[in-house]
Amino acid sequence: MPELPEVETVVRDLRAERLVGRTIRQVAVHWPATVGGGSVSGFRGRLAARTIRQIARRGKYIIMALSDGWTLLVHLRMTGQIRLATPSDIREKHEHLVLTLDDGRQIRYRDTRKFGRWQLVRDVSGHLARLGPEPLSPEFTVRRLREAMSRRSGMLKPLLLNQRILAGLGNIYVDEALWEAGLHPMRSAASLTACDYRRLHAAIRLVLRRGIRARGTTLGYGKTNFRGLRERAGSNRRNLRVFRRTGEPCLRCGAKIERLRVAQRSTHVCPECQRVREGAKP
DNA sequence: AAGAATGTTACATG
DNA sequence: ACATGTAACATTCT
Repeated sequence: MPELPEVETVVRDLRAERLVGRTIRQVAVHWPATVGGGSVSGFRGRLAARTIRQIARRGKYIIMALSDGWTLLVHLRMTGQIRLATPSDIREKHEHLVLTLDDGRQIRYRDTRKFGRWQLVRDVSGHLARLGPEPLSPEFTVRRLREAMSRRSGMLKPLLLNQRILAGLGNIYVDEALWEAGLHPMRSAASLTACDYRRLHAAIRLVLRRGIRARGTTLGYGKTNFRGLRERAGSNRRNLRVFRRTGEPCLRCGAKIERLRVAQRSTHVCPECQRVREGAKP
């Protein structure tokens, strides 16, 4: 579910709720596999009585720095959701982890598919070292994008989904960025011109910024859909130009949007604006 | 009712 | 080393 804009939305929500400075009083783990790395008891022992010093994001990870120097790394994977509650609220289905804070509030983690992970680590940078640059940081330049991609022979989409090349893009925003840039997802990275890289760079930043401004993409009404801390849906769906618009007219040229399978993922393209071979200049 | 689903990783094969 | 594919994780939604 959550890609960079959705994770950023959760992090901003957590900060806005003034969770920095709160101390964790109690830790309940209802699905042990949610805890990554060490043992569940070690995890509970390390978290209890710690104060949250800082909340940040890197790629699709939520980073919570704790008072004893350890850091809580949270990855929501496909269906992880964080919400705030109080002890009297009933435990919902698929709620796997509950942190009770010193002010009586609770951070609850719900994850239908149980893919998400909460892990305590001593050195964050070591754990995140394999991630590529942050797409919205000043360090992410056209040049860095080109250097990371151009000597690879692979297709654009799998490379953009690879978190080592670039941190934070997922299936939705890759399709959107490639449409914005007028590039076909199956085109080889090696075939791009300098101009293509400039367009791709701008497109990535555009779709991510737009996603954050809309507080993320909520695709439907089911429990597995993205929600912010207070159950609030993101409105970025109405900004989507190709994703899940199969058969609908392209907003640029009117051609019917097509769905393909690339990198085992559902992929959406405009067959006119995004041609595999050269010559596709939107 | 079969297939797909916003993610990542390990393993296999070319 | 790189590219690509499959399976696994577990459940819901269409």
